[in-house]
Amino acid sequence: MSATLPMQISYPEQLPVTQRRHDIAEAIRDHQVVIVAGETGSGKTTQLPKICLELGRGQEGGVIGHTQPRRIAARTVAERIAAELGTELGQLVGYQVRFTDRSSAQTMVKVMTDGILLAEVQRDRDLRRYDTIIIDEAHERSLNIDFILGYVKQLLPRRPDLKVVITSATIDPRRFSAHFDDAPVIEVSGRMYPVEVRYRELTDDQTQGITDAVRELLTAGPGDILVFLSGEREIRDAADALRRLRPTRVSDAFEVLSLYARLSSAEQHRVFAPHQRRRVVLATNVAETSLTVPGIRYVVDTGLARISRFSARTKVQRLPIEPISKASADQRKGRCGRQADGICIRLYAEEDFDARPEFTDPEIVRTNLASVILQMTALGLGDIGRFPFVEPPDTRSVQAGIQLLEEIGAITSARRARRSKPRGRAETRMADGRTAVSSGKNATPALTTIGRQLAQLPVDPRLGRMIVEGHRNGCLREVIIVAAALSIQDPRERPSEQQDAADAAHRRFADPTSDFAGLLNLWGFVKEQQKELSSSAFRRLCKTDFLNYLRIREWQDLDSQLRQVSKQLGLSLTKTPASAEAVHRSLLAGLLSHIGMKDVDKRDYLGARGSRFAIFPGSALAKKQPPFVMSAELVETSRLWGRVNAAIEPEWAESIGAHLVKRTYSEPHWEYKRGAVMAFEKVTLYGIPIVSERKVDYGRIDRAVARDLFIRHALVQGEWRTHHRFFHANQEVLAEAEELEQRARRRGIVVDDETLFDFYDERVGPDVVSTAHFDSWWKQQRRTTPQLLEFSLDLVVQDAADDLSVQEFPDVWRHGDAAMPLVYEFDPGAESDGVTVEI
DNA sequence: GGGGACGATC
Repeated sequence: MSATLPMQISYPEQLPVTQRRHDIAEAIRDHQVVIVAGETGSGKTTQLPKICLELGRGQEGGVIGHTQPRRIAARTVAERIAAELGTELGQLVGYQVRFTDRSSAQTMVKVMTDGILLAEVQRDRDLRRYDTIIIDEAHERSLNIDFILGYVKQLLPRRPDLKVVITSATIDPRRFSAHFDDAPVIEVSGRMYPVEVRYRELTDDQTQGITDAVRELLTAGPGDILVFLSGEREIRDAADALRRLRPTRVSDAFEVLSLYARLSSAEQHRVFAPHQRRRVVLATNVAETSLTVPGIRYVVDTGLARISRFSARTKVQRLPIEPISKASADQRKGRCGRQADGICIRLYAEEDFDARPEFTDPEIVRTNLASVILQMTALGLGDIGRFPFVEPPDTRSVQAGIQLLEEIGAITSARRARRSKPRGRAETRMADGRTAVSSGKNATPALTTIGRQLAQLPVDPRLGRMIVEGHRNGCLREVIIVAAALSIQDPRERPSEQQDAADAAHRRFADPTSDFAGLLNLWGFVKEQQKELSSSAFRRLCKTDFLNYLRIREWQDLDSQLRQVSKQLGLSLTKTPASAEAVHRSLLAGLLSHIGMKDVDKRDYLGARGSRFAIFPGSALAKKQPPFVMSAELVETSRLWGRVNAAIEPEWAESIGAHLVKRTYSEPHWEYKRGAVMAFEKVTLYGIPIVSERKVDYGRIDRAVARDLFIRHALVQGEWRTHHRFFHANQEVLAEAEELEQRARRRGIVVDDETLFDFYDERVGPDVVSTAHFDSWWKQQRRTTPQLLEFSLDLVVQDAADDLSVQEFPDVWRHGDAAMPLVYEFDPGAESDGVTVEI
């Protein structure tokens, strides 16, 4: 390391963490894991890396890694630490987030998103480049944080030299301490002013409650008000009501601002702009952790939020509005009182608050685990059930994740392997030629070649699957563009005041049968304009066309990243434009359980596992709904919506989902014209009939039944036009026997069909299921046994009829010289019954 | 006709 540590590291006197820095240093020196608990403003985020530096860490032995849950935070934290150490960013202190790496060989403190650290695990299993890892904001319990906490836990014995510092809000440091075998907890006080909590249980609707609370706070003194709501619609309703509120005093005048993540950047920025008039900011959960609204003295908390939940039963993501936890409510409360005393009005009863759960469920118990399981399997972490999670996910969600990975062909599970080879040990032939052997019920799933590729692609497994298939179908270029678009936030903006104008601007790119094709159109437009326009003119164009410039850039950055990784994986980019069908077939490889069949009566779609979904109104397919669709995203809110969709041919799903489809057959029957047994095939994928009545050759489906029907119809009943000698000879023998029945006026002389069936069944080859099969078999067979299939009269005439003979019933009645033919018929009741002389 | 919280990546 060529960088040198500044001789003296100083700590801002006013920060609470500064008072405890010797205790913290001592704890880190004496323990492998230390928990530091403290509220925002305690200074832990910026000062901990400095304490570690002073302990001599981050120097010869390795780097001090410092993770943040958000990219912006990673950058600003690095900037602050660099500034406090009096160095330039990118030298002693650096940071890395996706697409941006500002760290160097001199870097001693590397701030990064937790996603970057996880990505590094794939290449550096023991995280050897770090001698210290600080996991900041661990209380947020994101999927990444929980995975890191588990990973670090099992890493500690292998890396006794590694120091780990977990920082958390003061809410529950003991949980982390317990996870790390009673690691010491150091609590650092925050710098907070007291916040008075007032409970104002709703008596009317929510909007009324909000306006009442705002009115109450307007009289409490100067300062801005932050209102927490569950979503965009609620924000709009409240904004409308608040704008109608006419303050009685001039000093009570206020402006209303909205704040949520999907808001255009310009609208978001208004919140941070300096202002004169008092403000009411209506916000979603973005304002709880991600964004800090300055100057807030008052908070109004509806106590509700949309929480993402994954249903292991329906395998669908849901976004229900739920009461928030105590921890979350306190976090909201804490958003005032950072600069002075504050007041927080909760629009629910105190008893309601008391009855709420302490903490929000960590993401790992609420989310689709496919990606985590894929990463863990790629890392060879073994049984998911034995991984040291702070809070293990439910077995059913683990199963659901495994099932999804099986759907996209990323893994072959032990279960499946056993089923396909019922005898002997479970063994699966892998696509790359390896053989995966699994012995027991808890055996870990085995990664396929596709799975290993997906583990390297920095996108959701479904999207990665599309990319792999895009390579196979010669349309990698297009599929990467689509997959990149699906993994970022929609670059199209729809400001509340100009929704119609925005929709009109975006409609130019729409394709009536595919939202994915619409994305490709948009991509083409953007590329073309960038080529022709100056960079500033392009930015202006983005504004007028309701496109978010930064998200367009992110889309393009991700496109290049995916191209690069694909290249490393040996996936080749196409130069020539691909057909729309190739692109959509590739997308479908990732969306097999997201297909739907139109229900004409109900105006919605029958989806996988009996679910029903509707096309989201913003989709180009909302108006004219095709018979079959696939949807990139299925999320249940007011109902289950398919957000980004395209029409598909159901047959595509049959070939791509060959490992998943179920086939049933009905009405096997003999077809005289074809000389074969046919049946109707029904093909379903997750219960969706993708083929309803396809006529198929049943001989290939069920040989025994088809052979049976062939013998009965073609040979026994004679429903066959053929020149085979035995066939005609047998017909004659039968005719003779039947004639005998007529003349003797007795039934039951001719043996029944079962006897004839048995005769053929014993002789005809086992593979003969149609006339064609018969012909080729008989061609060989008759050489050795030409009489094999010939009836004798003995065979076709019952034993009881032995004493009868056709001779006893003459054909002609002679009367003098005249010979008149006799016709026998045994049909009591009919006019022609008996013997008829034809004169 | 209808409309969805927030983050992150090899």
